[in-house]
Amino acid sequence: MNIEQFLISKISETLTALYGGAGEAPLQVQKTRKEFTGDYTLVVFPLLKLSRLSPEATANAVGEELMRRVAEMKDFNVIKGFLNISLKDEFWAGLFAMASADASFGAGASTGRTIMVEYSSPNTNKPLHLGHIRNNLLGYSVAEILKACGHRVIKANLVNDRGIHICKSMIAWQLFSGGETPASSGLKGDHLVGKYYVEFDKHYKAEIKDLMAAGATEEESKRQAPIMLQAQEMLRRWEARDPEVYALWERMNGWVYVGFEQTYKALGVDFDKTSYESNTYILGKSLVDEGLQKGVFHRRDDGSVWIDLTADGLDEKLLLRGDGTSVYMTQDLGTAVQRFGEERLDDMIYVVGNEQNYHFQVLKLILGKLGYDWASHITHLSYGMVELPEGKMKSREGTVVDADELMDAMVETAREMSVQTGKLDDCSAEQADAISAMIGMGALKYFILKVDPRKTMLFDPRESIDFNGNTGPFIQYTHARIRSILRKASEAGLDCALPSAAIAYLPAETTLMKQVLEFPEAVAQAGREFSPAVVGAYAYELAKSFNGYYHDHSILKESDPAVRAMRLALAAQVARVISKAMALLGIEVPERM
RNA sequence: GGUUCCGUAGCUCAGUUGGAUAGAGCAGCAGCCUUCUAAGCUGCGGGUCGGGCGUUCGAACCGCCCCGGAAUCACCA
Repeated sequence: MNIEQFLISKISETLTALYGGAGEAPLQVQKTRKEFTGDYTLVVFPLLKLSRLSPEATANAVGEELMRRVAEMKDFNVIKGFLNISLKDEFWAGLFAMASADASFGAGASTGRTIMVEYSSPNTNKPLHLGHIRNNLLGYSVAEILKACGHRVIKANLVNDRGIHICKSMIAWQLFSGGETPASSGLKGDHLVGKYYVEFDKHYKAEIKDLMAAGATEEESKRQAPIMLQAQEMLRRWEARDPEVYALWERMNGWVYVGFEQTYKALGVDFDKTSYESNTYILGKSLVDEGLQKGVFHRRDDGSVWIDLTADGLDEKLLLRGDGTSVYMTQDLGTAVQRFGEERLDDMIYVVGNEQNYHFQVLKLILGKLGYDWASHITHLSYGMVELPEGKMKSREGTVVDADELMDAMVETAREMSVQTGKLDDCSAEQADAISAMIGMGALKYFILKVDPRKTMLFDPRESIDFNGNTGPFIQYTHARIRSILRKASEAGLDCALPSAAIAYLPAETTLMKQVLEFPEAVAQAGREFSPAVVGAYAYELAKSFNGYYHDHSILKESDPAVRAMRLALAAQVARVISKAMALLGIEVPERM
């Protein structure tokens, strides 16, 4: 039973008893702000018409009557038009004991809903960079949060493995590599292919420059640059399944997949279903016929098919080229129809950057016009770009922050810090490696995920990422300290249990219990908003509270065995919840650090 | 120009059904390790919540108009 709802019903009864009705406006009960005393606050301004008294008098009258009716209430205070209600410590302790015994952390029963979260969806012509990191971390975390909310979740990755951009790196490799392979040069496969993608661009630009020097216009030059023509020819041969081109394509994509696998592993993300656009790009053509029949689409004289969205404030959109080949939108429509059908999805979430807002707006609109009522169950989780101090990252200009390099640097920094503090001196090399990886990745992941997904965020590689303050390592550290206490308690054979009889709690202890109890609601909110940042903020607040408590009160040195046992149980539960919250962000927490 | 999004402390960011004196972290300054891990704790300074008008008991939040920034508006994906 939700405490707020419980209070609202009690207040409603009280108002009826006092004034003969509860008024038509819904009662406003919220958590009391930190700087005031109380657990929940009733805003009484909207009740003045009912009571025909001053705000203070109304609040006092309601407070007194509530005290008579609600056994769980400790007391109340009134400040201006705010009635602050405090509940008894035993009440909170009772709820806390129940929560501690609940291995599911308050997660409700299965909702029966199936939700697909598509994320990552990389191109196979270059390695992953910082922008992909945000995508991957968000997708993974949102999926984990939705699972914790009781949904069945399918994590999907749709690899963009075909198209002109893939042919660009292929043709450049053919022309300039001298047969270089990951095995021959030791370069990670995705980086090797990316190198030739950059190489293509270099030659392409040079050729344009030459053509323009010879008198051609810029547009002509771009169209006629020999290397571009070669890439286009390669795409045609690929679509015709030319064995030679196909073999090269398979070979180079194979290198990339080995590289991606390594990056995904380091990132700690995974997928239930990986599919490839080379298999799905044909989908959607039957939808074009369907749309034409329904009169939603129309065909132009050149044979191309369009939809007119000007009535919806948008433009005309192409769905099929004059030569009968499909475009991005056509494929996505087909893929959506297939997924909702085959997987029996209730919801579909696309984790894709906000540069594609228009695309998804159109996608939903078209599916709705075609009569698919599940179109409204598509969510584009549109996240903001990651910018550098110099501005936007650009692959071709070498201003990207490479994912592999960044992760290595983070872990290395974590290791240096451990060496500096000497905290891992008595660890084995393997343990030290594992802990450094946890901390470095924890810092990176928390840094990315604590920001509201839809906002553009700034990443400054020079200042790197902090390990102090509102950071992943701060929260991990809190966990490690608790685990250390629990180890010592266990070695000393101390009890770790909540009291069966009444016990005096410190304010900091009740506060911690209340915070722990808020975890399920934080997860639920994160699920509603598709925002890991909500879970991050929750974990930080909890860790911060515990650190203050830890500083002021000793657990192991407490002389009263019952109090000590309670404190150990409290600390253990805080550690459990921290660990669970961080897991929802894809962050591991160490036993020591 | 159309559409969508953003603008909160020097910097990075919180702040939702409209509520109390707008919060953290970093950076700066000043303290705290014979006491469970100082990656910690405590204190200080720092704000026209981009601007204006409106709605009302009450606006960072809602509405309208400006200013500034981003993305997008391809027979690319």
